[in-house]
Amino acid sequence: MEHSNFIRTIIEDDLKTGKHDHIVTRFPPEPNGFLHLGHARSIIMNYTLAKDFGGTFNLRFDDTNPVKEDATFIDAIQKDIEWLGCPWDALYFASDYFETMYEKACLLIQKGKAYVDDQPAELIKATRGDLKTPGQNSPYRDRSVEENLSLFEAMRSGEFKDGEKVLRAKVDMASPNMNMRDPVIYRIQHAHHHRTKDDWCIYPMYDFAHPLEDAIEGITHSLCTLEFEDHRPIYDWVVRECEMESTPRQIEFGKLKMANEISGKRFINALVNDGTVDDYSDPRLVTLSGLRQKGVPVAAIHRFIHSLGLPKSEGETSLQMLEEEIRSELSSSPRIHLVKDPLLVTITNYPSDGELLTHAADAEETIMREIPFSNQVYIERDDFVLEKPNKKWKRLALGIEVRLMHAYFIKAESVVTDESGQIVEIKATYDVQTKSGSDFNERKPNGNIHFVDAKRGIPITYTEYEPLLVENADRSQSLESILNPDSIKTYQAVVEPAALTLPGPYFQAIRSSYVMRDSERAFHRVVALRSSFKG
RNA sequence: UGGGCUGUCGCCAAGUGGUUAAGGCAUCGGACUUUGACUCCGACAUCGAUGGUUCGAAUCCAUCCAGCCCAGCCA
Repeated sequence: MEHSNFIRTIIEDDLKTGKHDHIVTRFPPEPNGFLHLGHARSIIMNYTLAKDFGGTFNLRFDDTNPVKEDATFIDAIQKDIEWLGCPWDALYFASDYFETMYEKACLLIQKGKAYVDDQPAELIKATRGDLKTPGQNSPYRDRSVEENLSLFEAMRSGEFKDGEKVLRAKVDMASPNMNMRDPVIYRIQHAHHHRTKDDWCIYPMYDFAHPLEDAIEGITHSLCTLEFEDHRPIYDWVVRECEMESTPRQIEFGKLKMANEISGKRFINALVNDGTVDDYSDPRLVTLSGLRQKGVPVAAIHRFIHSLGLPKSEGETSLQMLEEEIRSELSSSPRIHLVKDPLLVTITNYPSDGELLTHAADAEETIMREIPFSNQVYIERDDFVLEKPNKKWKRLALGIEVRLMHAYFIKAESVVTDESGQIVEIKATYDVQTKSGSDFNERKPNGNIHFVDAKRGIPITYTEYEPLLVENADRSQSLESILNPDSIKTYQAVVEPAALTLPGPYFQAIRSSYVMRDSERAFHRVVALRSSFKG
């Protein structure tokens, strides 16, 4: 269900009052990392907010820092956004605006609103003051326009080394808002840029670049996260002082944080380095590529994001909410029998070589499949105990009769154990008149369990992904102490033959999980079925 | 402690002076069931605290408390 949200209200208002007649939003990633669920909120919200009002949605790479960015992320990010189903109307690069930004910086200088500072970084830091004490003006703050202009030009033409000079906005060194204390707006970096190559050796800082990028593109509502609230005054200052025609409005919303998940770049890097995960696409991560790998349907992500709305508060959302959307998205998948931890059952009184039972894989009975059955079948090891423990136990036990779904009632008579005492086989008997569909109702089985024919079942590897972190992990502890050592479980499982031929890739493994077929011999769990079974 | 924010059920989250304080997740009952699934019923908060304004406040005011963000030539 879609929540109303304050940004939607603002947009509706702006349309109503005529402030805007066309909405333009954007998603402005820096190409320096992979997208995760948190970004999905921004992407989906920017996208829907624009589309719901017939507006435009841009993708803009905020590539203003060549030393931290890499072209390899450009493709990956685009792929993720495409996968998310949020096609952009236009693709831009902040670096395409470098010339305009340079001109705007010159304009600031001409207006006496920016100056070249010769102080080294440490001195700038030292004179910025702190949270409680105002900063001190730079001795270079009152250079003449001419001197600033020629110095800035010299910066551009490469006459200085990295860090030798910066261009600063002249705002207010005594502002209680640190962002207003003459922020650096251009720094010297003799670095190769992935798009502009070696054309530039000065690069604009975020506080200067971002508002200009928005204004240049005619962004009407510039959405960002809460930590930029403090930057809004400088954002507005830049748009105003640079005399931009278009005046975008920055609006901040709360970040989406998932409880007990890892999405921080540093954390993920640590996991990659220690070999816990292969890369950012690991299905156990909430990166978009990880979720894609895991088989999470995009529609589930959209519904999840919309169900959360766009609040200003920041909490930790439980993954269960996403999982519930995944289940509901996958609910109509064809059903199959998958036994992940097989235990052999020999039906001692079953006479023939076997038979084929027919049963629908879906509720509408439009997808029929044949289920082989014979005197040897596999059931889930968990579905058997020697002695029925209590009334609630709805599975197999010695002397207890259950229905093998779509087949017959069987009763466990005895077990065969190996030298270590482990049960390796159950001897059972079946009752021919209890055949599924026969309307037999003289007695009720103790439960219904699934099975796979031992001879014609298909051996597969079945993988289950568990959380990477232990429950209620204390983030202040070392990573290795809070890592779940068993976050990936692989089983030598068996599925009914139809699981290979039915339309996929999603199935509901009855009584277990929604699974995805990766290949003829490999399946993995997307999400577990809900279960009220205790114990 | 300067500035900027946030605080509604275990977790999300509506609500903007008059509602029995939505809904989802989770939990607990129960019905149904050839999936302990699905579905369906039912249970589950007085709104961070304290004062005040008002006939009436989660919604307005004051004070206090708690949490988050800001001192990169990162974004």
